[in-house]
Amino acid sequence: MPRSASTASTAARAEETRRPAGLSEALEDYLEIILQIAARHPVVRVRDIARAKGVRMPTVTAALKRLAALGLVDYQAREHLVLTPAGASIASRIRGRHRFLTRFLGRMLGVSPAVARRDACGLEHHLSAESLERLTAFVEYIETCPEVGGDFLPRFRDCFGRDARQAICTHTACPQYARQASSRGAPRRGSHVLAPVASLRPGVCGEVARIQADERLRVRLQRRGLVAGVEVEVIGAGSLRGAARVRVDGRDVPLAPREARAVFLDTRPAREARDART
Amino acid sequence: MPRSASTASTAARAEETRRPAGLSEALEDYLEIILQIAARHPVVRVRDIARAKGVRMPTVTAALKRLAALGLVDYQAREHLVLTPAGASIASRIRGRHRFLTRFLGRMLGVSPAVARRDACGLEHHLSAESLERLTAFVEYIETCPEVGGDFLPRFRDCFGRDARQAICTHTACPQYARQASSRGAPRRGSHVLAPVASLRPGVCGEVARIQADERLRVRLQRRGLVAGVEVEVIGAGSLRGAARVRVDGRDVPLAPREARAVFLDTRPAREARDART
DNA sequence: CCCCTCTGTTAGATAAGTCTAACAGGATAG
DNA sequence: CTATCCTGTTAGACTTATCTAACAGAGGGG
Repeated sequence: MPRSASTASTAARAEETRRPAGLSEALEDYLEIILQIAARHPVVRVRDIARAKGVRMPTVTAALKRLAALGLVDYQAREHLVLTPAGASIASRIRGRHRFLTRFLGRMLGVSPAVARRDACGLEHHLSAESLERLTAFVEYIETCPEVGGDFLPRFRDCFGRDARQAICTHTACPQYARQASSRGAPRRGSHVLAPVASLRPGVCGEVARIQADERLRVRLQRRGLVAGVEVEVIGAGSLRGAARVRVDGRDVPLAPREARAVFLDTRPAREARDART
Repeated sequence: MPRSASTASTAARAEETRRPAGLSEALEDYLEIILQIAARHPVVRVRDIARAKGVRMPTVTAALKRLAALGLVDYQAREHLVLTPAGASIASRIRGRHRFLTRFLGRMLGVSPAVARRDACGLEHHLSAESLERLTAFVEYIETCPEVGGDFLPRFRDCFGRDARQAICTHTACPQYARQASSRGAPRRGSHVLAPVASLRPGVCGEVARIQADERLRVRLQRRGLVAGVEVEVIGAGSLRGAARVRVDGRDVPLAPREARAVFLDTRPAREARDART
């Protein structure tokens, strides 16, 4: 969701994002590419920048002029191209984010390499310093957490991996487990008891707290906007036995029986509570 | 980092991202805002869209025309505005991502609410379906992992929280712990032994595997591009005792003694190995 | 009934970021 | 020495996304 009225203009937003005024996503990309080429080649050629970014040469020339105007590269037509200290500093920062995100998505979460790389390209420009710090701390914690003794990630892969369909698993979170022993004891979060949509009657509202499903079902639900954190109101049973209908942001979404059993709500007593945290 | 030459044109990229051709970030924002307003108000007014997005009304009119041309809203000048099923479906998907990311950043990682919301705005357009699926699975796993018995997040907060500076902690990952008992036994990852930059001699290359530091130090390193996943070469000791200099993407980065002790490398035997995974 | 206010439109300007076409300058090959 | 090729520039066009200024319609107050 976009920013609210209080943080209005584009300029204000840029500043807020801690991105030096006037530096767009595209320009950040150029800086990063220049840094990368410079690390491997003695001279940085327009040609190579264009190839790396997938654009034509005149586009690069234009970008270099904008970067020069911002004081981030030393550029004069047909001369050697170098990053200024300011430019190199920004480029390093972006590149670090890129590497970290690629690694997080790929090695940690198990996203396929090509997608991890592509997503990192998009995400790197939008992660604030604060979020990056928290995320790196989180990764650091997981990788060194003594409680799980280094088994954490392998176990995650076992349960939620793509090719580990027949893994034996005792996690309640594991789709296999769920399939075998459907519900021995309702899941909890803190002191709240979570309930699957299938068990709730029309009128109940709540926030989606868990999606206990395998990859395919999870993706199907995500396409319709059903993901943890979303506010939902149960509006009726579906046509089939066990099916349900829920209201999400004003839209009616029908759920098949399997789906209705997979979506767990953290219910609230009141029916009308659509003040909605943004 | 931007895409490589193989996935060249903007059109190709849009398709790849699974974003229907011609639908930009800004337009996705408009769809999301319209959905949100529609869920609360019987009619959706241009005025309100403008306010929510922080732009002027004529900008909204223009955007609505583009959305109408894409078949995502039913729009005729001065008439009621409604999302088409296709538009509502996209809007739901984006909104779900937004909610999930806000929750992940805020509640899970502990990012401050305002920043979490703002980052979610930027990230929501760049997370592929695959990454989202993996990330939600990861969260699901953590929240229900029997090995850590639900203590996982509170413990994370204890060790890496902002205001829990004096928490007693036995995690090797914890900055407090590190400060007290600096290094009893080198950290490992798999069969590799990780080594702090401070202990390495010039010429050694490796990937940053851990940053064992508190928030302030971590942020300071991140500003210079030093974050897990980055390729680094140790190029010398610094001026001070315990300080060091490393080369990151062709840039010389000096490290203070504390910093050199905080950055752990997964070292490789060969010196020149800058084929660099992107 | 006329004027004022609010909502929303049109018109026209600007900036970023891309493209193609055409030109300029240097190296190389005959 | 000239023709050719490669690199990079300039020129001009287009799209997206934004702005301001000015106009249009609808409702209410006097």
